Amino acid sequence: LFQRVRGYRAGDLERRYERLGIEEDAFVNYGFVPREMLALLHPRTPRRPWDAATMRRAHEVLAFVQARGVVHPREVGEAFAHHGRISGYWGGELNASTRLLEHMHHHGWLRVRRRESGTRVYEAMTHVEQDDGPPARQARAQALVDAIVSLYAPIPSPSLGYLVTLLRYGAMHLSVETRAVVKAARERYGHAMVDGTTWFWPAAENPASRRYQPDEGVRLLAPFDPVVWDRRRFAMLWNWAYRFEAYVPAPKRTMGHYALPVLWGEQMVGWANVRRERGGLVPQLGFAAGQPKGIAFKRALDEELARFETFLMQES
DNA sequence: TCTTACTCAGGCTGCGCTGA
DNA sequence: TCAGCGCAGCCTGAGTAAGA
Repeated sequence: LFQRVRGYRAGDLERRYERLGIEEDAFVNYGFVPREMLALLHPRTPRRPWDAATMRRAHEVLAFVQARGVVHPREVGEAFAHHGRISGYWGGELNASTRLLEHMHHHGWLRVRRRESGTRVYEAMTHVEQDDGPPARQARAQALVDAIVSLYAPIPSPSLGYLVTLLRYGAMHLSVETRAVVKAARERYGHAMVDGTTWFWPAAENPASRRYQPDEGVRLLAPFDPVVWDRRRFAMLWNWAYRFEAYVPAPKRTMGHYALPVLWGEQMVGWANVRRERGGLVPQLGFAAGQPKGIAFKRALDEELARFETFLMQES
């Protein structure tokens, strides 16, 4: 059934996000969580409750944000310099107040209003009180898992399990209910067993439908595109391992600093590193099983690179 | 008891952008 | 010019839970 991957055309993901209720400005501002999804994710229960000192600092920062309306972390850092500095997850040191802002955002005290040069600019957030009865909790859990299945279908059973365990970060308060949804996945979603692995997709969709026929174009995908995000599924479908190596030391890289997966029709044929040099586009391509022969691939690749160049010109 | 499939923490890492 | 900041990750190995 899934020797063929779901057809992927330019615009498919946008339409999928539209179905999930993500607004256009959410793309622009890198904020991918629609309001309806936020209601499912909050109020979050901290895995480890904050100690008294952290709670006091959080309330002080919240009062500061509420008074200002919208704040840049720099302003918070200046106002709360006495919070000091801490070791960052990525190495080096961070302002403790910046880390606190991140935690407050995660727990729903703040939302990202916009970004300035990539840096999050926050404002205070309030949540509508929700029905916390068992049926309502079950419905929210089902909606969360439905969203996962809709975005990543066809999804192998282990990947669904893994994604739902990741929900312990996003919706720990619904961990029991989301686990129950996964256990009953065969009743809720379309499914098939292929080579010993169960695959799921939304019940309302028919993967055999002609609607999912891929076009013959080439697409350079982002390293975290839902089509490639699940590396396990990637290897199962295309029999090679794609890696994102931006954080790998240069001598150890096999694909390049920012390799973009190259999709041609229904086949993931290789990867591309693209950079601009002297106003032109300089692509460096790699192929999992050799460059596809024939004029069709070359023409489709040229068209995609031209689209990419146009996109980059608009960005600059 | 064994196997499988996560689960989690910690160390390491490159590069573009910003502001002084 | 350069240091600091922030970021859409990767990998490993030990621990744990569930099921056969």
